[in-house]
Amino acid sequence: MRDRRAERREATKAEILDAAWELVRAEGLATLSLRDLARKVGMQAPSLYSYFESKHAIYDAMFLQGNLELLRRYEALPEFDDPVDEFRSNARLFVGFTVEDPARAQLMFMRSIPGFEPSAETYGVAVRIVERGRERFKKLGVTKPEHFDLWTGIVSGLAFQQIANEPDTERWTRLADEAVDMFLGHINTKRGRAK
Amino acid sequence: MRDRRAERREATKAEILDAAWELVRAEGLATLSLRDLARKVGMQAPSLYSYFESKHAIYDAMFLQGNLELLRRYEALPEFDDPVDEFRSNARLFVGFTVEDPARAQLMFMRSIPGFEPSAETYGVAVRIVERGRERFKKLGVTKPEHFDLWTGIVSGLAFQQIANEPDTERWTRLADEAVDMFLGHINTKRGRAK
DNA sequence: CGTGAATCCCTAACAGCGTTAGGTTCTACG
DNA sequence: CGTAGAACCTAACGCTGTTAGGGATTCACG
Repeated sequence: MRDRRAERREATKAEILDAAWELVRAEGLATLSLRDLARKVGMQAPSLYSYFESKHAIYDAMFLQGNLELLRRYEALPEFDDPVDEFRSNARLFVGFTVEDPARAQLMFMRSIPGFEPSAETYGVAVRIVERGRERFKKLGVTKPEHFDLWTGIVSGLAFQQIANEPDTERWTRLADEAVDMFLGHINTKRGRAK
Repeated sequence: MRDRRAERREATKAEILDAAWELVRAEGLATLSLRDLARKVGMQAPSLYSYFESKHAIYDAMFLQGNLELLRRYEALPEFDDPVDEFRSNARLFVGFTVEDPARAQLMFMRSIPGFEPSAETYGVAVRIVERGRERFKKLGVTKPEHFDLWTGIVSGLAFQQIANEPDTERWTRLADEAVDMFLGHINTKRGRAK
């Protein structure tokens, strides 16, 4: 039989998280206050503690949601005949994910909440995302680990640069595509020389 | 005649900022509290307000110091015969600057203090640093503005990646050098094709 | 030298924060 | 219908940045 209580509880948790995302998107990540959040869902601040054990736990749940969403998108990427297309779509996916919600990116990729450390579960998903990328890279023939670091550095660098200034989609896609060309050009040259 | 009062005042301001840097390096950027800071210089918290009009003003002064230091280092770079060396030393300078004091980098390059906006003066120095880079780029034959953005994206991306993990100097210098090779290879290829 | 002004630093306090303690109201099941 | 427990409340604690206002020290000047 359905546990209606548990269902309602989960629904309320989801409602709190939705409200938190809204506030965070509107007012900024670190500006989020439990009293504001509680008011938005029609509660008093301490009542939130029956759903989350702390403010950090809320951030953690949001972090987890963000990671799951990002992983989902990576896994939803179509298969490409040309590896160049795969690199391109990967880069665009990440920069797009960052630009479309800078507060989320700040939570997930910059360590901008003072004492916050993600839980093991949340961290696990983040690791899975990176591992997935590493594996795809291997299958595409990029085997040196430094090249993966170079890649993540470039892509995240472009992403953060975009949210630092006012991001312009047409502009950053062009930049991202050029970065991909640059990167692939580089590793192909090295392969060429190695032969 | 010397204005002893003004001198003492400036000395105290400097002392406060030094203490702030120490606390920030030890405990983190956002963890800095005025009461802790005041205690470290032997005052009560409200007394700080006769030297800085707010906590943000302290961050701003630190931001300014950081920018002046970075500009100073850029200007202290020796002239190189080979442009490759100039790119290399530029990249190493920035990543090194970031890695040696992550809290400072967080203050200067990531927007991690909630309501903080740099003053016009502070912002001006930051702009001068970027402009200086742009000019050097032009003189070295890199004229397309997108290529400058690509460059700053790559370099800052690598820098932030390093402070996110535990930075290893030997490792990041290698990565930075390879990134420079990649970047120069890319723009040279494009120039070659264009001819 | 004495005096007025300016500077320096203090205590007390306010509103907001995350959080804890403890109590009340509602709800769903035996 | 009675009762266990979930859901939510109010009050309060210690922290934060910040303001108000007062006492002590220091300096320049008549």
